[in-house]
Amino acid sequence: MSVLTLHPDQLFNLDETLSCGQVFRWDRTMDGWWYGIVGGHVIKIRQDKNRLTFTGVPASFIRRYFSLDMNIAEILASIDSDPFIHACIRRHRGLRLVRQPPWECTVSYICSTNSNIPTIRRRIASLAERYGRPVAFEGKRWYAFPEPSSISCGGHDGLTECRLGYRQSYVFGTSCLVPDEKIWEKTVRKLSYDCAHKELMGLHGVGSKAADCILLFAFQKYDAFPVDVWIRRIMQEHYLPDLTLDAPLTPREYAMIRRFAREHFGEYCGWAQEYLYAGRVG
DNA sequence: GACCAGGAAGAGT
DNA sequence: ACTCTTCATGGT
Repeated sequence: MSVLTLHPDQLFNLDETLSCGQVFRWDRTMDGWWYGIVGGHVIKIRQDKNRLTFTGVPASFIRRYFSLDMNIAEILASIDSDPFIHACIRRHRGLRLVRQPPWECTVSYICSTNSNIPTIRRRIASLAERYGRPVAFEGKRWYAFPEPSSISCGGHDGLTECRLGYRQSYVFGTSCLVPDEKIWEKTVRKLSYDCAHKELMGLHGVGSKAADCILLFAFQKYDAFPVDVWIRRIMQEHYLPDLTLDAPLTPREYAMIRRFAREHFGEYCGWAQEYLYAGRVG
């Protein structure tokens, strides 16, 4: 077991961070331990006030994955633009955006469309179990998230048992478009927000919202502001009363909401989005 | 059984 | 560039 002691003003809440809906492969036990698998490493971690106790990866990995190197007091101050977001920040203080592996994140959000979090989690777990490399940890078998070639080499029909529904062909098609996940990641990382967004939209099953999630959670484009049905409702209720909720979200409405969020919350509006989402009811 | 879920693609206009 | 329809699955 390793221990990492947080600085007194180093704001971090492990529970908020892992249960807010940004990640799909972490589980909490009754006695407060979190288990997850990231980049092929099984991680076991818990937080007791300022003390993080963990095993599976070095401290440098933990620091990077949980963005502990970022001064979130400054970020929270910058997005704290009104009473509502202020209340969200206070309620979920210490929530940090993590740095997800981009390929896994991409497939996760392809699998997320028109779905809910428990179902998404089951799909990702199913993909890993079917195609991922097994990893032994505490006498149990875990599965790394598979590379694109591992998914595509089984053929389109190999995916059927993962029960992705109509997303099956999207996952297969996108896996074929990304021969090497490391090269792909490097390419996207060099791009500006706009270019990266267009690039991601070129993948099967990745639209505007999924692209924004991938940019925010995996590429640290903190000005991305994903708009899903929850965020749309929250924005209508608290910021944009003229929005209508009865019709499907159009590309124009999406762009308008995103533009408003950037102006209102600033360059870290993606962090604001996650604090708003964390406070959703339902 | 209707309705909803961290939407997107394709066809038609 | 817009609108409408369809898409497969699981939960409530």
